[in-house]
Amino acid sequence: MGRWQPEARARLEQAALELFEEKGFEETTVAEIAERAGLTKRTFFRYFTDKREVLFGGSALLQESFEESVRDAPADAAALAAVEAALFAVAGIFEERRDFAARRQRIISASPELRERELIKLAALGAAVDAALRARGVDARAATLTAEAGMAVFRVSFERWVSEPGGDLAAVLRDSLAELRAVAA
Amino acid sequence: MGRWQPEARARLEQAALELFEEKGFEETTVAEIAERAGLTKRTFFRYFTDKREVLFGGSALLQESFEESVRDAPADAAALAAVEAALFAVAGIFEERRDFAARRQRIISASPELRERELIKLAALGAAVDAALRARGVDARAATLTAEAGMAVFRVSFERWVSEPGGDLAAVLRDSLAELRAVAA
DNA sequence: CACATCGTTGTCACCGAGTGTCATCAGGTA
DNA sequence: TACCTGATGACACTCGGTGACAACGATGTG
Repeated sequence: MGRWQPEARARLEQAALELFEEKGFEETTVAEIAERAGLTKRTFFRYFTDKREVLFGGSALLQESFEESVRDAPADAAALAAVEAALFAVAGIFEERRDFAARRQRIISASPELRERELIKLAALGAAVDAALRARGVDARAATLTAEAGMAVFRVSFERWVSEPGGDLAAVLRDSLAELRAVAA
Repeated sequence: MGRWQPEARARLEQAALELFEEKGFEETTVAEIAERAGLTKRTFFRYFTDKREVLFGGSALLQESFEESVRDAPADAAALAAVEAALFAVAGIFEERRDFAARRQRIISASPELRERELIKLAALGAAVDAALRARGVDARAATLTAEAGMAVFRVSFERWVSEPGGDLAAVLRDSLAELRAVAA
């Protein structure tokens, strides 16, 4: 594709991550990000719909992974079991990039604006899981609630995982799932 | 307080609601809202931190109501039961303003930007419930998960309630709570 | 090699959200 | 009357985001 300077997109993401860590999200200007990447503000907005989106490039992949896992769960698995399988599958992806995930999460947590974007991505994820469950034949209301509960477990577990040095995401997930079952009993 | 024209804030909220319904949120300019209210753009931003916030004036009250209900639930009630009580208490507030709630929700649903703001308000609500549960002596992890699950029930129920003409919010809540318990069993 | 083509980037002008600063003006008070 | 106070207006400015068009580099074709 791009013959000029390859990886323009990656360079922008890298520059943004650095600047957000150095001076914070709100204090960083799109023009600054572009300059550090050797590009212009206009080009930045050709790759990303807005300033926040530069941190959320991976969420499409995450969603696909969730959908695939729910779809391919054993046919006789209950709704929550299918979501559980997806959570563990996705955990692997994060374990491999723990350092990046933690850096990114620190930046997001520090900015209300970025937290808003994160929440809507998670909501989209929940909607996708909801749809995937219905495709498995799960009743509509049960699907929505299972998806929402699954996302709650994901949020809670992810937060604990990034804040606990050396923790195991899969273990935290198991823990939270057990907690959910206990709480709803 | 305001001696000039009373209710400046209320007039701005009213004007915004009308304009958002007439031409949509993104297509409405803050200057237009202010003009319809007989004020200036600058004054708008003295009452609201940003354009979206004009629709979320009630969320502080909602949060207080949640906190109070959780706090005052019977001492021997389980965590989820306390949240349940809060949900029913809050349902009353909405039932009284069903028309306004539905109008407002239509506007929010039509705009991704507003949905982001709504999600972060709900997240704040969840955090408040979490804290209120801990204050009751609920274990930290159980508190977080119970609060998150409670918010999920609230979201799902509220959405069903505004879309079903003539439905009873309390009944929908009862339904969703039962569904949650079934799903986690 | 000359030339047309195509996709990426830069330039420029523009709009609207949001903010800082200072002037203004009504009302209450001494 | 003179003074203070709080709400509003006026103005200039920054920055996120977009539309339109020009420039340029790589490629393909004669």
